[in-house]
Amino acid sequence: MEQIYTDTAKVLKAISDPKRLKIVDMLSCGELCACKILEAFHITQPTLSHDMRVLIEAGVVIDRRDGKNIYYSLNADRLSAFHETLKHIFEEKADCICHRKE
Amino acid sequence: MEQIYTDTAKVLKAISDPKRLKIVDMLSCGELCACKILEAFHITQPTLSHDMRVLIEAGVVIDRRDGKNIYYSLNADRLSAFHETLKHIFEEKADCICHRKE
DNA sequence: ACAAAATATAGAAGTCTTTCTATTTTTTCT
DNA sequence: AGAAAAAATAGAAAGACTTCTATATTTTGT
Repeated sequence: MEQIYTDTAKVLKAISDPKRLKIVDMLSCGELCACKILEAFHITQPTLSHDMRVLIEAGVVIDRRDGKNIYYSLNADRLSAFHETLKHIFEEKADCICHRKE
Repeated sequence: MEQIYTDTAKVLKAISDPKRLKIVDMLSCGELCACKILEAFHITQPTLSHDMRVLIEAGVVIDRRDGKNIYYSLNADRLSAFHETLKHIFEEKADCICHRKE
């Protein structure tokens, strides 16, 4: 499968969980530490840790340690590139995949 | 969980498979019948049928029968609304969820 | 160095997803 | 009506995902 689909699908999958999508929304105004995010959900700490890892591995979120706390923030460049890619996939275009013969 | 997250996540999940994302791309220029889409992948007919159902149930794709064939096309309005919602989630905003107290 | 706080890792159980084979349904053409 | 073509449904097996409990790691303050 073409890399654009596998790469984009990986980001889509990461944010396709309602909880993780809400976390992205929470981070859209700025960074938050894990303990603050945890307060907003009825999940255990290891579950959140796993969810944050999924977001980080998809390139959606960046983490940084400050003492005992880990602060998470959106990877704005990556997210905006992803949003553009999605737009391109949704829209009709001159170099559309459906015009190609394989 | 707030409905905007569950609804949006449902669309995200539907297109979070590389194969289904490619199908969306193929449909972005216009409708295609199942048999044409099937040619582009190494999957069986029932597998494609299942994938198209997932896309239809998420509201991403519309189907129409013409004789023996089913033609699929993008639900452009839904997709564009979804794209806007995603933009809103990604962007900083005045009514950000992180400003609220629960 | 030790205790406490915050987070990560390991491992397991249950659920959901993917994709197959076999079969059925829908429609057309003879 | 019967055969053929296209698509849908049923059911099953394998794999991936979610989320828990228990435990380990990292860092700070005493």
